[in-house]
Amino acid sequence: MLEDAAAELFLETGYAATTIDQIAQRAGVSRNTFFNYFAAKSDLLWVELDAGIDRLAVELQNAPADSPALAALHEAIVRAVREIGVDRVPLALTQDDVMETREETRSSGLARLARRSDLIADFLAGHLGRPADDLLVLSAANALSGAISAAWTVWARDGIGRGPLVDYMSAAFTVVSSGLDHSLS
Amino acid sequence: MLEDAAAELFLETGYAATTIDQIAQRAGVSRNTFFNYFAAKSDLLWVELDAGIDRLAVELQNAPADSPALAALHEAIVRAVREIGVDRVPLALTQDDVMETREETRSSGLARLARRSDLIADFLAGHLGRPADDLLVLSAANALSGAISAAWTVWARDGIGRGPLVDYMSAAFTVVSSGLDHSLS
DNA sequence: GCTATTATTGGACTCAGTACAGTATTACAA
DNA sequence: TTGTAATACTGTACTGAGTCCAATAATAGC
Repeated sequence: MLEDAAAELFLETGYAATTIDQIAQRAGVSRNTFFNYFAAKSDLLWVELDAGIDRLAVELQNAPADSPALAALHEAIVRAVREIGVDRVPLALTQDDVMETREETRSSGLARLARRSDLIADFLAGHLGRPADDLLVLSAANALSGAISAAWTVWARDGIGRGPLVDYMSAAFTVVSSGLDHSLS
Repeated sequence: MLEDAAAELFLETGYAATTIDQIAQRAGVSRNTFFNYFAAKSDLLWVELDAGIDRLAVELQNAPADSPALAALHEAIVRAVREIGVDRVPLALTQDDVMETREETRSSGLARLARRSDLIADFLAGHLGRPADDLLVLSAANALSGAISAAWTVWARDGIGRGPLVDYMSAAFTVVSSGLDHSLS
């Protein structure tokens, strides 16, 4: 399995020092097969996060159209991460001290934030009857997406004793969304 | 000048299709000289944004320690972008249709967001007497940083008729910060 | 003029990511 | 079983970003 091989190597020798050749070799496949499954080396760091965003996209599609936008969004987020257990921590967040390369891993993680912001912006725009590139909509979407990032980060850093991700997520979401209510209506 | 050469080439043939060799050649320097001034090709897209963040760092250092955290932060942001004119639009934001490559340029832009979030988180943590990796502090910092990003984005997209950046910035900041007041005190 | 520092350059290298053609494997039909 | 189509995998070759290091040019200070 490519992900397992990569995780081992990243922890052994660090992210930057691990080549795709090494990952493929340890997984017993060719280098090209690696690229059949992952478009970039950094994708390996964010498998769990990407899955969470995929899940969010689905939940947003199924969200009721009549309930208030922020409440529906909160609900969708909770559904999306509810079942993410303690073992599903993104590698890059727990092990970044071991595998060094702060900058590279971080910016690849931020790329995910863009996708999530887009999802939220579209959702809010649809529910509020505003254009998706409206300053208010975009500010709110980016802010909420940032709060979600914070939840992931703190959750991961809290180590073994941490509670379920969904609790962090709800807390972070509420902090930011409570004030948004007035501006968005 | 490297930046000018790059801007020309990006607009002529697109970002991805432009090589560092071409940029250096047009600027009349060697390829290695390029790397003396810019650590990465993508840095060329964000010169203005990076300058704004540098400016913000300075303003946060000089901010009064006694005034309320969010008010002081707002003030620092306003000071940091007050003099940014209509000609200082980041290339990546105005010309992304011309130079294609949405993903690559976007993720390099997001990398800046991380630096700005760190600045804001440190500032808030200091002013609130909380740890910098606190969920509340991090959520607020990420949210505010996201709002600032939204302001840059909409400002850039608004084209020729746009007003000063600082207006966008204040509006975006207020949307997000107004609700944060209660949570952070 | 001499010297120390800094700017620039050349050359060689690693490795991520892409392109494409060729081969194995599987699934499914007759 | 055989044939066939789709899919998974592999080999090879290439581009270009970014790094390293040693050498040379330019410049500032004396």
